[in-house]
Amino acid sequence: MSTIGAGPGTHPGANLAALRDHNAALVLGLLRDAGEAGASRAELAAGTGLTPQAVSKITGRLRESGLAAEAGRRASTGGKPATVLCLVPGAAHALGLHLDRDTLTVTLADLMGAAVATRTTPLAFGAGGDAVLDAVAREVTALLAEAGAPAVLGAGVAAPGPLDHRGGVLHRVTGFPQWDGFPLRDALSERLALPVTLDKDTNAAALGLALRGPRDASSFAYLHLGTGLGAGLVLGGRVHRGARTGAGEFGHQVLQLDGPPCPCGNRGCLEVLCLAAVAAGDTARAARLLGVGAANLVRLLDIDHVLLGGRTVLADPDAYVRGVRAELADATAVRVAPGGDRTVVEGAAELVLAPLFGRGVDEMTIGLSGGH
Amino acid sequence: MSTIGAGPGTHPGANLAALRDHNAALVLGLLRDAGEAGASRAELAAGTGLTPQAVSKITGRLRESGLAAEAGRRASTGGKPATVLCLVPGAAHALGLHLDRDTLTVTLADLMGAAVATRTTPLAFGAGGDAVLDAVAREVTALLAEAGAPAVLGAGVAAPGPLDHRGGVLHRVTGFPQWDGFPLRDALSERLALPVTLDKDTNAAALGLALRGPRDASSFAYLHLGTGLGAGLVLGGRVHRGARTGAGEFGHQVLQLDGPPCPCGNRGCLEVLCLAAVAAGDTARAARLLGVGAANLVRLLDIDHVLLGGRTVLADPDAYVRGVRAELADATAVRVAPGGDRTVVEGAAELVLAPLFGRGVDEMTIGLSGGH
DNA sequence: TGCACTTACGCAACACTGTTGCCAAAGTGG
DNA sequence: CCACTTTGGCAACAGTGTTGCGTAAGTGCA
Repeated sequence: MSTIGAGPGTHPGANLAALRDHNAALVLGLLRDAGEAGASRAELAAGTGLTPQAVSKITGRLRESGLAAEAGRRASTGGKPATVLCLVPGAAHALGLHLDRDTLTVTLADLMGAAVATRTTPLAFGAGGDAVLDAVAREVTALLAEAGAPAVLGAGVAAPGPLDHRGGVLHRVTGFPQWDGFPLRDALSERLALPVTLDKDTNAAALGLALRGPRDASSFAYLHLGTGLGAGLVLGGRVHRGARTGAGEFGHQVLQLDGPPCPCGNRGCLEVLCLAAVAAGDTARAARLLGVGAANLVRLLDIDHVLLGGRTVLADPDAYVRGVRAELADATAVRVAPGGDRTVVEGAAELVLAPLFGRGVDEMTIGLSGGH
Repeated sequence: MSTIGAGPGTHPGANLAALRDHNAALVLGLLRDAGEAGASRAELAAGTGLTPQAVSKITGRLRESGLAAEAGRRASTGGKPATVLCLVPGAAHALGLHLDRDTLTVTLADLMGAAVATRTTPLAFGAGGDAVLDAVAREVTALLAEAGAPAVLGAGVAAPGPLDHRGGVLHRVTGFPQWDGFPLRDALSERLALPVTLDKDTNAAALGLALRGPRDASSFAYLHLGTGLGAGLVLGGRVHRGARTGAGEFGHQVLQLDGPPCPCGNRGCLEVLCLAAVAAGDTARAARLLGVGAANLVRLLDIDHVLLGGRTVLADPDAYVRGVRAELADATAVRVAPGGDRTVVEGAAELVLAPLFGRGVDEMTIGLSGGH
């Protein structure tokens, strides 16, 4: 995110259209967070700080566009009962793609982020661009056919890093050097005839997890232990990607000066130490190492909670949660990330959905001093 | 910043007043960045993305309030010469206070952030609240008298952490447990009869350094090596404080599993290792250790550049810059933070000034999709 | 049953934002 | 002297959220 002021090409000035869209996204976000329970106009007004009248106008526009609808009424609290407004989940859909080293997962999510349909198939990531694009197109076509060909806003793609999420280009994926420089976003966009957003798998997962929680300024880290070790960071409610989408290189922090060499060129990286412990079957040690690294990160960033994911963790979740928790202060919650092996692909769909709710977008900021 | 949505008590909804203030702050920020060279209305329009007419209205309000003024004209480029607009630096002032363990520094900064007057005096931080408040009030009075009693917007206070910048309360400052829980912000605010903002010394320094640079989304870390070792983080153009102002605990990352014990309770913290090297006079090792820790941080957060400061660094800046640079990839710039021993106190004044320019505030965000 | 009260919400008029269309001012260049 | 370019202001405009007030639809109590 973010270009507070002007990153190249952005315009930080705000006009009435930007203001309207911002407030609309805000209301949509509150409706999404409210889920099936919905929210009344009065509640939305309290949540946004806008006047009830403004909310009425905004929800009117949303209802007209089909994104929201009235859904019954609340019990009265002594006056006219509140009219419940709900997001219409089926009003729009988004595709999420998870390109892993050996698997392709494709999901179709509705506006609430709920998976409507999902397909998984083996993937030879090393087979090169055309083969992978073919496989993706085939799976997407099949998935949309299954789901009855709904309208789709776009596709979010989660891929192994490093990559450039702004340019939509892959870099030197470990083990697959042939992908270096491949313009995956544009190639997929042309192939699918849809807008495509590309991001690192860990960032996509973090975004998805951020959207499951309340729309607040919370900070957390998603730690992914699989074939490698990476992190997705959500700081102050936003995914932190860094200038070159390089943030989250969690595995290559040096934990042991002059320790064993790592392919990255350094010595004593968390990743080599941790993967060695995993390979040796010493889960307790791997968990402890993960915990020490997590503690470094938590202290540096003042993070609220830590979510664990990835194949290795999912193989023995309790051991990892216990081990990590032991290294952290009590104030920091440690949990397994909800969603299991779907965490990443569901986050990928959120790459498309989140901007509708004003989340995870490159944004500018507006002060509040002049309010009310 | 940030509360994308609503941190407790904030209102993310944007009304016309918020929009006006945002754009005014934006223009003011561009004028500040332009410095004495100033900027024409057309340049401001290009920088904000607003129409020239909107800029004319906004600058009209700013001129009316005395914050900006016309200052001559540019050479013509083939048409009517542009009228140069400048910030009026003397239109408002802010106090910056740096409470260190043994020194009190007070500065008066103008709107450009330039120090108009500065006083430094020894301070017995352990003498307790009343004594420190007395000393601060005395120095501030003397400073304002020196400067001719200008109008002051408020005071920004930089203090050793940990502390709570939202509540304005100190926590257990290392070596001075008696300060734990002291409501420094409110006490000072009453004593000085001014609005007061409190923040950690490293955060204040980072904010000041962020404002020296362009208003972009750059990320950097300010590493402060003095009696302790801490960091101020600027991520995507904004100071990252964390939920409890606890971010920046850079010194207590574990660099050496099962290394020497640290007062914090862990073993092998960067701080004990580094301070031991400093105490032993081994600057090269201290610098290398600092570099390893910095590299961990840079990789984790994808940071553009690293600025070094603090007494120990300033005693032998070249050695530290060299040592840190050796541990980092070439893409990361390493420099000594400008400002020398004034870095922190000048940043403290920015705690008051930055919000005028829409920087460093707890903000909400507004999307840009509807623009132009 | 009737009435006061509370709560939810919309209509209409309003204040104020940035935008558009147009024009004047003030230079350059032939 | 005239055509052209660039800057920037005035006036009318579209559209935002706000305010004032009226209406709908419940509860609670005599």
